[in-house]
Amino acid sequence: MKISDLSAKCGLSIDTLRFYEKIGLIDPPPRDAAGRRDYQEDVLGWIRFLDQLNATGMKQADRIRYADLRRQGAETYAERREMLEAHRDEIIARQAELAAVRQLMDDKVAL
Amino acid sequence: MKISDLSAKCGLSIDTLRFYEKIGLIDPPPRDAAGRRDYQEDVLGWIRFLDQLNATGMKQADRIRYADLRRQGAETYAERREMLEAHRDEIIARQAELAAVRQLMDDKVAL
DNA sequence: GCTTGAGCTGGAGTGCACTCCAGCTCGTAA
DNA sequence: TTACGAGCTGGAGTGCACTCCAGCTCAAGC
Repeated sequence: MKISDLSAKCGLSIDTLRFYEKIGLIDPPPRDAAGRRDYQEDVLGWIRFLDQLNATGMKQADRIRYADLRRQGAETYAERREMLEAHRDEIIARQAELAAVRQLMDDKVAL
Repeated sequence: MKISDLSAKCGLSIDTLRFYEKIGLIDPPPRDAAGRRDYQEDVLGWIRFLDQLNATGMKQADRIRYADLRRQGAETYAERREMLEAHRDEIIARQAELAAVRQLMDDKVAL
């Protein structure tokens, strides 16, 4: 899969895909004979997961840390799990905040 | 109330308070004889509301727009209400996303 | 064989939301 | 009366997360 195909499938721009590779969020893919990136299908699942972490407020530095751990393999399961637990706790806190402000919006709109 | 007092009470830094005034989020307060800002208590409620809009993802430009409308008085109720409704809808969408990713976190952590 | 278009690299630029700084004026405490 | 600290202004700097650019190579179609 060429970088333009991946971009179309995952919704990230070509520049962003190369940027994510540069900062270590995505593994450098193999290259074709002309030196162009040639992605495997399975990177899509990983990118979607990154998107979800992003959309729920995980910082770039933490996503990079998570990607590093993942690259190191099975012996980092425990630490990755801790990161996900911490992120889940943040999500829970944000859910509470959203619920409160949504109630406030409802009240203000009902005026 | 001096700017340092307001900062202590609302949690925004002194620099941020002056910055918010410059961009039109906070009305310029009256000044004392020496030219220093002298805030009224009631600005606190407004700042807390701004914080909540911020914490739930409203963009600066929209908060500035809302503050402008508020300054113009009662004839802008309708437009302000529309903004709050739109923001509530965004909050609802983000609640759904948070719920989905939280479920994913729960599943991954349970591994 | 020449043009076109996709992809490549390193590095500069952007937009947002602050945050910090230099150099100034005042008013109160020692 | 001098020293200090709080506050003032305009403008520069910061950190994050991209986004764009110049100038290059390469492969395929006419």
